[in-house]
Amino acid sequence: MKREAAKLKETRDRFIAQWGVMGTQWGINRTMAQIHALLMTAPEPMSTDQVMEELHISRGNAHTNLKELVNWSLLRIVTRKGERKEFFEAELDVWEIFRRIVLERKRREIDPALGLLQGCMAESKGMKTAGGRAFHDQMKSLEEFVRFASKMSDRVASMPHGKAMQLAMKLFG
Amino acid sequence: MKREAAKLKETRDRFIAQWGVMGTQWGINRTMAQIHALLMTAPEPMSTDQVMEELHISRGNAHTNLKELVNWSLLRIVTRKGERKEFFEAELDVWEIFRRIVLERKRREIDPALGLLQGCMAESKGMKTAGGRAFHDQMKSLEEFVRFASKMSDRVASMPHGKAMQLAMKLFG
DNA sequence: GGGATGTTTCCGAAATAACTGAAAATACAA
DNA sequence: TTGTATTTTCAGTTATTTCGGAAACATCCC
Repeated sequence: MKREAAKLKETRDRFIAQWGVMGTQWGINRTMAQIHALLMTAPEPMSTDQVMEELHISRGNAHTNLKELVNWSLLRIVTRKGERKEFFEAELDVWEIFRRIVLERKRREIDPALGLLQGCMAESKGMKTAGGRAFHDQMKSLEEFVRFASKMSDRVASMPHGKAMQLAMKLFG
Repeated sequence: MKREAAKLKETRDRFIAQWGVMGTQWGINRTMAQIHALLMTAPEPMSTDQVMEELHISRGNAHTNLKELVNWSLLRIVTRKGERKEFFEAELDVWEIFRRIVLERKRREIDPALGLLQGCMAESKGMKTAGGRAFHDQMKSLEEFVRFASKMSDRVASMPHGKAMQLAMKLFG
């Protein structure tokens, strides 16, 4: 079983490293993605110090990104009786992970865009020139779509796993 | 009408600037987002030089980002009879814009993740230790979900607008 | 060919984002 | 309260990304 443990460590390390690289491609920083990968594959909750040691990163970096992951609700803080230290544990259920990412991205990416579009739409309302009307129409189309996307995100994210899969099956049928 | 033109310019500039800021938040660079906003609200196709002048950016920057937007299929190149210059025109239909972004993000973000997960899954297959099995199970859950997401992206992106809306209505009903 | 026009590539500079290390603040136990 | 373990903040550094400017390349016309 020594060999298996070594192989596991190797595979897991590769997973962590690569998940980090991918994180950068989809707009979150490398360390945050690595910590997430580390904890998703940890047999038990880990402390800040353990994370620092495992990934060879500073305390500040570990701390910031652990807390950021807690903000995303992808990690939760757990404590042990008689211990003052905080430990971090990852959400493992994939549907839960998905839901939380959807909600967070909606909040950060969709809602601000919606605000901007609504502002521009209001300001260009009632314009008489061709250019003005064209601009307003484009803002309106975008606003409608983004508002719709916002609503859909909420709906999907509020579905239980089973319901979502059931709906998804219709897409394939 | 002088006033309206001025107001329009102001609003449009704000839209372009803010869309750029948002771009950075969702992982694409500011200039690329600004060019996209500029062309989505342009009354007619624009040349590289016009884009440079309007946004006060260099030729290299304009060129790189225009071509990147063409790669995303968010812009198309148009030429005019008797003119050598290339002009760029934005896709304006929101459902088309959405489809193309979905497909591109799938290609860049989902598919590579799927490859990684499948590799890790294969390498940890058949492990006997508790740790090994737990790792494999987690990889498997993630792989299944990401594969599912990949399929869904394709499905949604291949739907015509009407069909998609029809389906969406079911979510609200 | 050779000049004019337009496109693409490249590299150093500038801007931005991420990270470190250590100090400061906080929370707890004695 | 005082001492200690732990968390949090932050100024300075490093790494990464983006950008400008100019040179190289391509195309067309005379």
